[in-house]
Amino acid sequence: MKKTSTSLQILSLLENCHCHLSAAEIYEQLRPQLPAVAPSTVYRILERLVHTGQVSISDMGGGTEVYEIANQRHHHLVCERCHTVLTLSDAEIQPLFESLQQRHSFVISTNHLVLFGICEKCRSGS
Amino acid sequence: MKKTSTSLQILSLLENCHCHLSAAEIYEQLRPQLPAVAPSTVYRILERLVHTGQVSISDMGGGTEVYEIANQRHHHLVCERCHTVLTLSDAEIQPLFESLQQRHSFVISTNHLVLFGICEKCRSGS
DNA sequence: CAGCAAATTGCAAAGACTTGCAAATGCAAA
DNA sequence: TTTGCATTTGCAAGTCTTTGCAATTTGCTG
Ligand SMILES: [Zn+2]
Ligand SMILES: [Zn+2]
Ligand SMILES: [Zn+2]
Ligand SMILES: [Zn+2]
Repeated sequence: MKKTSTSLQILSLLENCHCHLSAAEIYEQLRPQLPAVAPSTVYRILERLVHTGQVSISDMGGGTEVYEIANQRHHHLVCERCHTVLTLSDAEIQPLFESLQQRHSFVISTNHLVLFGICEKCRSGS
Repeated sequence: MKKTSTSLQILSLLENCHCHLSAAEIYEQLRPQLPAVAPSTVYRILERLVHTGQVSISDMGGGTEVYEIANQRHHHLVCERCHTVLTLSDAEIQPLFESLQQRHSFVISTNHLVLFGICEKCRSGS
């Protein structure tokens, strides 16, 4: 993968933000510095970063995929009603992945699991 | 939810097929019987069936979401290289879900988990 | 510091859904 | 069966993302 200024800026944007951003949000945050960048370029760079494992892509229920820097494995529980996001340490998921990998001779690459459901507050409140 | 002939046919299509179909595939299989149906109607019916839990929606890596009748909980491992799909019984996943639910007071609704990775054949072969 | 092949980009067109709205339909009460 | 309302549908327009392709840029070689 070639290092172009656009891809470096996208990576640094994601590194500093440490949050889940959609392609459109990344595109918007990029415009001030790189006014001439095309949306398709942003989509393609993100696709490449995902493919090389530097960035995770996930559907967090927001209607569009979000991207996050992949330097610390973690996972989430997302409430379908209030959209609260709980973060799970990798330790909570890793044992299952290990056992699946051994049982099925399969190497799992999913690095940012998102599970949906209803949180405690929504269950009791409503 | 009203019972319209289109929604009944989509449901029966998914029940008989027992496989993962994209919205476009469903639309195509529907046309012979319902030539006048609009694509947007198919998308909206599928959205409703997913919302009521009768159908699962998942990204299986094929570039577009696929739908499946949700009458038997199960999950999958999908090879990112050869696109082989392994099926996991719910029993392999349920214990993790239980423990997450208790630990985080969260009721998980995800009913068709898809994990990506590399299968044994691709790992040894290539 | 050229010269090159391969990777990357911008643009415009295509593709894949989504949405607003008026008309049609399903359902149940009268 | 008839009536009336809420749900559902078709259509067309809109949004978001992908793709083909020629032009540009990058990393390497000499
Ligand atoms: Zn995350
Ligand atoms: Zn909630
Ligand atoms: Zn399945
Ligand atoms: Zn494989």
